[in-house]
Parts: sequence; structure tokens; C-alpha cells
Amino acid sequence: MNLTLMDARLRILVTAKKLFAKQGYDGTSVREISKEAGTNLAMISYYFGGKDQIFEALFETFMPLDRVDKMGVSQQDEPAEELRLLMGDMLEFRLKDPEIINILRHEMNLRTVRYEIVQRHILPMYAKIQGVLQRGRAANVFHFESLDTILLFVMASIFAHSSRSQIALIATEEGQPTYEELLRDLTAYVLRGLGVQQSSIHSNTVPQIPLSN
Amino acid sequence: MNLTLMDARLRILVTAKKLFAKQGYDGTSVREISKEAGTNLAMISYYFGGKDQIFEALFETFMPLDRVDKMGVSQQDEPAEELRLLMGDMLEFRLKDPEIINILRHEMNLRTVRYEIVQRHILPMYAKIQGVLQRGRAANVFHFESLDTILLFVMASIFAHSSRSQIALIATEEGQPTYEELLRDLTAYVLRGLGVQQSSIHSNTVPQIPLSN
DNA sequence: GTCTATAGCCGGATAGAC
DNA sequence: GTCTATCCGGCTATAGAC
Repeated sequence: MNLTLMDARLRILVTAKKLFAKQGYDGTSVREISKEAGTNLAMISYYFGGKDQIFEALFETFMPLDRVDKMGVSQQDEPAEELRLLMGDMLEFRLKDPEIINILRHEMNLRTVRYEIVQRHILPMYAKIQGVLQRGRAANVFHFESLDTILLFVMASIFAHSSRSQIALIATEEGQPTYEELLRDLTAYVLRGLGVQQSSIHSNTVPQIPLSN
Repeated sequence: MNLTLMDARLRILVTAKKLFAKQGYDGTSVREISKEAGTNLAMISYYFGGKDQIFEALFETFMPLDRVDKMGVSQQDEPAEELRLLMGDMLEFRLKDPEIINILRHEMNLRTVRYEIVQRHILPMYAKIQGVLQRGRAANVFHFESLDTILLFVMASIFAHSSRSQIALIATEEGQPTYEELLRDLTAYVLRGLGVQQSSIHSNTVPQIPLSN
């Protein structure tokens, strides 16, 4: 993203997203944001009113609620395929904007005044996955005991991967996996984790993982 | 934990752990810590030297490195059983002290000066799980494509559950699951996710999850 | 060991000139 | 829309009395 092509307001937003993701909200000062965005400190009051309102604008801009609504929408209702589509959309979103997901995860761990904003944008995703899990269990395709627990497992798996750089010291593979590789591995892990029979764990887009390798 | 029974130094540590977990390091001031710990502000310099040294002492006190070394130690080397033991130990640690795990997860998302401390205490856990995954794949018990990716999935699953309160609004079950319930669900999800054959997914301590329910 | 008082800095925010 | 200058409160840290 080329900051110089944006207007001041957007430059502030993009810079804030980057810094909040790296240092957290409290670890980032408005001075730092304005400096790195190449604008004046006073521009933050002018455009947003205050630091907290940058935070709100971040989510409205980069994670609008109707974006989540569109995830996983399809005609068919085979649970495994529905979940695969949903995970594909969420994974794509995460890879396209890892910073906003980082901020989300970060703030979800805390109990701060920003929590309400974060929940408003993340709960719809949880609810979507929850719905599929419920339907899949009713259809005897998914098998698990506690819906709440399995929901947390699945969401954690989907959002796990932003953390890649954290295992850099013990990593065994070079470079970053592609979207296709990630989706293939995620799908195999989650669907098998849900007890889906092997024969269902494949589709046109995702190559099947052979049981013995 | 009854603060009044502890000496000042320990009261500061316990309070700092609680506040860092809830508000993050940058969102917590030493004033707040000392006040809530019932000590004087100057005690922090006296006992620790500074805020950053509280953070270090936290991990040395509540998550000593030899604690991690002892996790999952057993005579037997059947990978699925070894992984189950390791997950049991990590889950137990997490349930006994959710705050320290919260701080860990929190700081792992950031790139701050505290990162090095955090890595020193968390990487050994990753390495342990990585070792089992590797052995399990070599023994043709676990099945996955990328070791690095599956490691992140498994770790995310193990540490997923501190987030329980975050889905309170859409939760379908009341109360918190017990250790036994969690371990049962975690084991079933992870081992199946790794492609372990159903017949292996049970043990004396963990009831088998029937495929159809 | 515990306290008060204070140094010195950095935070968010804004008034007001241009 | 953009900037400088400044307010003021909270921050970490410590000197020094007891």
C-alpha cells in the first residue's frame, strides 16, 4: 500500500492499523501514528476527534459488518461443504488483512473499553460457524460433545496462522504457505477433527489428503 | 488467592499478573498495581527496579522453565498417547493459571521489547509438541502435509479455550466445562484432526467419542 | 521496609494563526 | 486543511525522611 497516494485521513487509518497490530492500542501513541502517516498531530483531532475514534473507524473501514454477512453464502447446504466455503472466506480475509485480525485477536484477550467494538465485528463470524456446526451435527455429519467448546477450537484453528512468525526459530519449512496450501491443511484438520468421514474430505478446490503418506 | 497472607513482593506479582492479563502491559500502570496490591508505589522500585522487571519476574515465578520440561514426560512412546499426555499437562497448566497464559498469548501477538522474554517461556512448549508430531508422522500415526502449519493448529487448539467468556453472548451451554470434559473434547478434536484412526482415540482416562451420536 | 514528595517525561487533546 | 504552541494530566522512577 502506497501511503503517498492516499489522503491524510486514510493515511492515518492505515498507519494506525499497522501500529496497533504491532504494538497494541495502548502501546501506540497518536504522535507516533501522525508522524509515520506523514501528517500533523492535530489532524487526528480534526478527522477523528480522538484516538479511540480512530480505533472505531478502523473496523468500520476495514471490517464492515456486511463483509462478514457475505461470507460463506452459497446455495447448497451440505454442512461439510458449507464449512469449507466459510473457512475459505475467513482465511482469505485473514491473509488479505492480517493486521486487522491481529488487532481483533489482541483486543479479544483483554477486557477494555474497546471490547464492545471488537465483539460487534467478530461475533457474527463466530455465529456463522456456530450455525454450520449445529446443522452439521443435526445431519449426523459432524460429531462432537460440546458445541461451545468445538466452536472455540474451530475458530482458533482458522485464526491460528497469523502467528507464523512466532515459531520462526523452530520452523522446519521456508517461506510462507500459499492460500491454497493453508486452506487444504485447515480443511483437512478441522473436518477430520469434527469426525467427518474421509470420503467427504475433498472437493474440486481442495485436494484430498491421503491417509498414509 | 488471599492477598493479605502474602508478603509485599508476592502481592505485587500476583496483582500485576491479574492486571496485565486483563488490560495488557501498556494498559496497566505501576500506580494501579501498587494500589490494588495494597503497597506503596515506591515498593515496586524497591523490590523489582521497574515495571519491565515485574514482567520478567512474573514468568520466572509462575512459569519456570523446568515446569515446561516436566510436561508430558512418560516411559512410553506411542505418539498418540504421548500427545494426549502433553496436552493434558498443558491444559492443566492453563486451567490452573489462565492469567499467565493470557499474558503469553497477548504478548505473542505483538512485536515489543517483551517478546524475547515471552518466547523463552513459550517456545519450549511448541518444541515439545513439534517433536511428538514429527515422531507421530514418522510412525505413520499422524497424517498432515506441513509440520509448521499443523503445529500452529494444534497449539491454537490447546490454548483456544481461555477465550470462553468471549462467546458468552452466543453460548449454548451454561457454566464452565471441567478439566475432564475439556481434555476429552480437545483430544478427540486434535487426534482426529491429525488423522489418527478412531480405534486409537481412547484411553483409560478419556472416554471415547462415538462416531454417531 | 515503608512512606511522601517530587522530578522529568510523555500522553491526548485543542486553541488559534495561517 | 494544516500547522505551532501549549495545556494538563498521568506516567515511571527515585530521593530522602522515618
